[in-house]
Amino acid sequence: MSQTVTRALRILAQLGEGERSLDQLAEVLGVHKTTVLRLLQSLEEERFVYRDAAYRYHLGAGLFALSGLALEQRGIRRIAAPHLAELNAATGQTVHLAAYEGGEVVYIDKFDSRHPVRMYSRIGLRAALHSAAVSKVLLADLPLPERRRVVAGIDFTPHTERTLTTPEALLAELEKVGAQGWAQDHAEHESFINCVAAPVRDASGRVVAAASISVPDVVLPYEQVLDLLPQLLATARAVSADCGRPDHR
Amino acid sequence: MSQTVTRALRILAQLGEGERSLDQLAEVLGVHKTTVLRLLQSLEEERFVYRDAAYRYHLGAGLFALSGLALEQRGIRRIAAPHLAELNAATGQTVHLAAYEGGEVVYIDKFDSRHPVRMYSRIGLRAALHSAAVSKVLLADLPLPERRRVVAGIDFTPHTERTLTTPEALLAELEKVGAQGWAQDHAEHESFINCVAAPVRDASGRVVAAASISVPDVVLPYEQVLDLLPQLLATARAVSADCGRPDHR
DNA sequence: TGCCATGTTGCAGCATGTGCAACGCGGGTT
DNA sequence: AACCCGCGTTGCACATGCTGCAACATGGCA
Repeated sequence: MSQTVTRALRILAQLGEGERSLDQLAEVLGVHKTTVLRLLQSLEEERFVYRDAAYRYHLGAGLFALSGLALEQRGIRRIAAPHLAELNAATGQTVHLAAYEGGEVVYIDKFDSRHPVRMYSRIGLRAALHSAAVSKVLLADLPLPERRRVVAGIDFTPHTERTLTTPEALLAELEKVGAQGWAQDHAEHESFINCVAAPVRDASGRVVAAASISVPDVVLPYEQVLDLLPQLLATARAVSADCGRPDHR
Repeated sequence: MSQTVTRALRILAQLGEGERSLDQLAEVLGVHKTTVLRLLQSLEEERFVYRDAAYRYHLGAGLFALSGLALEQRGIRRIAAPHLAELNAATGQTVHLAAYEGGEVVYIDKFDSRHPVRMYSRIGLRAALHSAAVSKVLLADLPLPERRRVVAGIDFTPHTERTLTTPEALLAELEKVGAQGWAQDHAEHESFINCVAAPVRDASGRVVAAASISVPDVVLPYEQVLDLLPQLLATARAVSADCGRPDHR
């Protein structure tokens, strides 16, 4: 493990919270400012950071460019986008796309319910493994050994009074989700939000992503969110078809 | 300058072109695979990369998350988004938002003309300093010494037969742009694309960003692109107003 | 004009990154 | 089924290059 790289990434994390001066960064990292300066010079050269006229460091455009490339590489994202946009337009609700990646579930796209303003806010963030509907869909498809391993590693912090709090309860829920072909989050993560999620499968039948609809209960009560399920399943099926999945059920 | 960090960033750049194995990365970087492994371990810890079940490395979600933070930090982006979306909807054309950053001009947002599919492709990329309309707008507002310095450093590669190819020609053009309050790119970067751009100013009157409309001439001939100018200027003025600029012309 | 805060440079010491070689492991082949 | 081969991982010794110090620029402010 590289101390130097770790420090450089900590710098980026700091800048993610706002602009910083050289001295500020040196203090936070607990190293000499000379050290920080040289790390920053390397980061600046690749445009991961830049500094303004006032010598304040900011995250730079190289980061955006790389992130854009990374998102484009997720073929599923491009394939799913038109279908998710349609679902978003038809229901007016927030639509997410999530993928399983190295023991975590990560949001890789979002279509907000409101104006055409694009929200990057949640893309890249982790979904809670024991409460998010997308997580249930993705975990349910893992081979049993890995599923057990991942579940065993979960921190079952309760977010609401409905949050599942034991590995056993989650494993049972995952069985059910796998069997019925969709998942819900009935106020398990946020007390005022309900979600439904459905799997996207590739030609081999493996689940490669999960699509979900999230609705605050002030907009629609729980039962009416379930009414959106057919549209969600149709969307997920359409995306799966575009991924080469044969159209059986 | 840190060799280690530079290598780590080169790894990320490689992964930006597609998934890579450990050996592939070692060969490209010209270092021992042990070295690459440890850099990757640090990157993986911060979720900048992850590796799939086949031990292939990919860019990871930590990158998306950081990029999202970085874009949100550009307050101008959030302020401009609704106005640009409106312009995009009204004209049906591609709309860009660009900012000046450390001697470069970078696209920080894009609203594509076509389907609701979102294109990240150009966000984060550099605009050509001597041909893009947004560059002209942003450079025109720089203090003269810095403007001269930046212009002197430009590589005047001609992209089309209309590209400006000398510092003198560009400086003259920038004077004109500054005076008239908008810029055009009349097939100077791509022979079949015309653009117009307008400045966004903050309360102090400094140009903080540039908005532009780009149109392939198969969609609209040059003259009709100029017809879009009033709408563009109105949009830029509205964004400026939201940035606190007093509403004088 | 002089002071203070902040970024930059030269240098010596040694921590840390590096490459080598040996090992483990899984997939494909005969 | 046994073997081999390719690829990722580990332990270790060496020296590279990272680190922190101290002295030096620079620019803003009183």
